[in-house]
Amino acid sequence: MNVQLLNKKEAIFESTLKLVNEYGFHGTPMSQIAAHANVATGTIYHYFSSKDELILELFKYCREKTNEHIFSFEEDLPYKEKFFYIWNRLVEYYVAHRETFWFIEQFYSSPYYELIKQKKTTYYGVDKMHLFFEEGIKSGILRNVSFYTLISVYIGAATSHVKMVTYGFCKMQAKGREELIEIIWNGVKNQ
Amino acid sequence: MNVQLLNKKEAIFESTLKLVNEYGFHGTPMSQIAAHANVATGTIYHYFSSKDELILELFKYCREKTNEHIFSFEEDLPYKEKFFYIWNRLVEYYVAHRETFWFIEQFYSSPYYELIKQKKTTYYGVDKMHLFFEEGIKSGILRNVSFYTLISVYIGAATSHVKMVTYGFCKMQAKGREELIEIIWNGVKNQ
DNA sequence: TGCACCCGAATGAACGTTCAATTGCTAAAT
DNA sequence: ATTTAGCAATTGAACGTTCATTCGGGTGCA
Repeated sequence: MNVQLLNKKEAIFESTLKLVNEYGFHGTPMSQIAAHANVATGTIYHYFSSKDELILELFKYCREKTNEHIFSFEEDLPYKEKFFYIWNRLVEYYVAHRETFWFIEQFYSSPYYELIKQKKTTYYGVDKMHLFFEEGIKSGILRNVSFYTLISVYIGAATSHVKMVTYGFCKMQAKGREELIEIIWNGVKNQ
Repeated sequence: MNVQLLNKKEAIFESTLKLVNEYGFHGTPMSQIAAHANVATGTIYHYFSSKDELILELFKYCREKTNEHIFSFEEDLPYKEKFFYIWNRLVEYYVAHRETFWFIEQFYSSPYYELIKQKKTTYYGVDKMHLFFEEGIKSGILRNVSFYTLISVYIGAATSHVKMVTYGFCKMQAKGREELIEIIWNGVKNQ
């Protein structure tokens, strides 16, 4: 697949991302996606077998791009710093790419997610987080609670914060972000 | 509006709730909603002027029902107990009414929410939470951080936990719930 | 008699997908 | 170097279906 093709596929991805944000999954006709991406309607079907497949592929694409960004730290940092770093990178990425964020949110809370939930293919991001939290527990830095508890606070607070910011509710982003990750740290650290 | 009518309107609500969970907003035809509610298609238009209005009304209906359940505590309980109580009530309600939960989630992350976001009508639930957190800060029990920070941890962790549970990821519900609210409390309490 | 409630077939627009035709590119054959 | 064959990429009009909404008529109660 040459550069031109990659460009077209990505143009379709980006157009879908933008339009789905504005009009929702089913409020976005294929014809509109095509027009926005400057391709013919039929061209989309050269790259994707159906609208559903397009949405699914776009979801994977968004998730991969997000992961690339948040797990890019020096391995020898102190644990606490990594804990703060990953969280901040995630929030920053989502705030800077809010269309990606909202697309993922929309996807997760729609029936689409059921289609890929069962797939046993260990999802990179979750695995990484699992290892990271395990490391913290084994070294006695984090309280010994279940992985799903940790993930709920860590990711739950992050996404809620991004929602507040993108809704325009939360004025002081930087301060709010610092307060938040510090609260989480206080909650999960030992003692 | 007599009882029979209330029943029909509620039947339409409940059918919409169920079907939207299964097929999404636009994957659910009005005809199917009508069939599931045992009314004629045209009858829905006697109660709602359009599909969008139905969805909007259902959203309000769900939010009201949820609020009724979580703010039903004795005012003279110690603050910490109220803090735990409200959170647990919310989680329990959502787990027991997961269709309501997922509908609200779907709504919030869809373009629908934009339609009602601007409305200045102070939303009951948020107001209640605002007052509750303010009380905690003024009495020195909670750390003095912004409302949006507190809401992000409190609600963010709750919804994440409900997602884990309803996805079937989180096996030990009760234990996970206790761990989680305790972590939040540790994070937001003073000292 | 009037009004609220209810019905479900009919309407017409919108949409996902298909397809026959065209272009552009690559590489083998001459 | 030129031709040729073949496949990938692209097009957008056409197709058939689906769906939100309408409407003319019906029922029962005040």
